[in-house]
Amino acid sequence: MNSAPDKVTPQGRRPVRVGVVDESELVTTGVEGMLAQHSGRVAVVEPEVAEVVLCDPVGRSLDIEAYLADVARRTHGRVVVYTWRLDQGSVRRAVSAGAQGFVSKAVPADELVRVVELVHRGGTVEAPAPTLAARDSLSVREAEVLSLICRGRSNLEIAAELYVSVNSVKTYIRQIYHKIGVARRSQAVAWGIERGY
Amino acid sequence: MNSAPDKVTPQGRRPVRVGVVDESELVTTGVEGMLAQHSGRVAVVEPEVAEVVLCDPVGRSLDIEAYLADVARRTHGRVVVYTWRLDQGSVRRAVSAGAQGFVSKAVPADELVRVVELVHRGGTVEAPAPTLAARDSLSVREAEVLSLICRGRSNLEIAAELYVSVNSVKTYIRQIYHKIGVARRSQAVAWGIERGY
DNA sequence: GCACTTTTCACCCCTTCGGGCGACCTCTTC
DNA sequence: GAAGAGGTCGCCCGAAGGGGTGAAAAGTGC
Repeated sequence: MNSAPDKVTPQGRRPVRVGVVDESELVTTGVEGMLAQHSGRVAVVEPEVAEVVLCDPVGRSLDIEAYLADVARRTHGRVVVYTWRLDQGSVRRAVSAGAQGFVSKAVPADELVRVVELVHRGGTVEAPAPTLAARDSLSVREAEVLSLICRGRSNLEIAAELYVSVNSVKTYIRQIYHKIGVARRSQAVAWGIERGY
Repeated sequence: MNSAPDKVTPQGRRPVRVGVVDESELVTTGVEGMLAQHSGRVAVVEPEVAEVVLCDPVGRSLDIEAYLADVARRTHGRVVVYTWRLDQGSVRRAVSAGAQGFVSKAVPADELVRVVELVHRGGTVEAPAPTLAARDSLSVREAEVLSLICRGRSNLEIAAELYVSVNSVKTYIRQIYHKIGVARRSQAVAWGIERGY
């Protein structure tokens, strides 16, 4: 990767060293290209010596917690979850598992740099409130229930998790099916996963 | 994007002009960086003047067929599906909808260039035939049933589609659940989609 | 005030699903 | 021939899911 000596910024600050862990060539190359536009503020280095580490724990054979623990073992930087998935549950798990920040792979370069610098300074970044519900014309509650359905929960489990009656859950499910145009749970799961729930 | 004049290769061939459609800055930057390593063979240009167009129809608000029709309207190049998803069904739909090739976003740069050149020359690239059943220790029939479950079919629908009794379908489902370690359909759908069924 | 949305809940009823048990057949391998 | 794998099927039964109807409370906008 980039092994050029660090430039000192006008304020006498060294660029933040950023590492990308376990990513495809497409993503690694993309991050390098994006951060190159801000080479005075950030520099891409090997993950082992990075101050901020970007990784995507979603969709791996290890579960989120185990993967992040593994990353922490291999690196020393502050961990930022850099993922496509906008699923609130996965993000929450990742942050609970020690990640200091979240940033979507869909953001432009300057937002990525902003998050990196913030995390490097010791701040934490929560995921922006997802707009899945608004995007799909579901209420917040409906989106929440759909997310749980996509994770394989039964109605009773969902009711327990949300502290409501199973009758309420059934009501939400009826509403969800009607809004997204499906007839049964398996269709709802397929639909929901396709759309990031 | 890259608007430098085309270089003529030693064989007198102009690089293939490649366009990226509707992608995030991360992917666009990544592709540019990857293809820059092969600048004598390919060049990234605006999609409207590209000879080969990379696009990802998966997970958009438009369905695969409608999205690809839209891309065809906006561009003139041969269409290559460039996606993370290895789902055989989605790929088949995309190819049926007119895409001339498929390539995973996970591949390295030289494979991407190879596919681009092949499609440019008039060839077509199918996704590699997955051996899902063998990979997951399912029988052929079990994998078939799981695939139908992941597409939201009810047991009765699956029975009709495979010309067997619903009792047979239930038997397969019992076996599938036991083998993949799930307790209910929604978990099986999530599991199956995650693994390309 | 009225209409609409969202959240919550009860209840009725029916369908679908899923665990279990048993059975039979074909093919392959030892 | 025996054992195992895979395919097929029936049946029992309870659990889970899903359509429908109705109700109430809170908040918002006209």
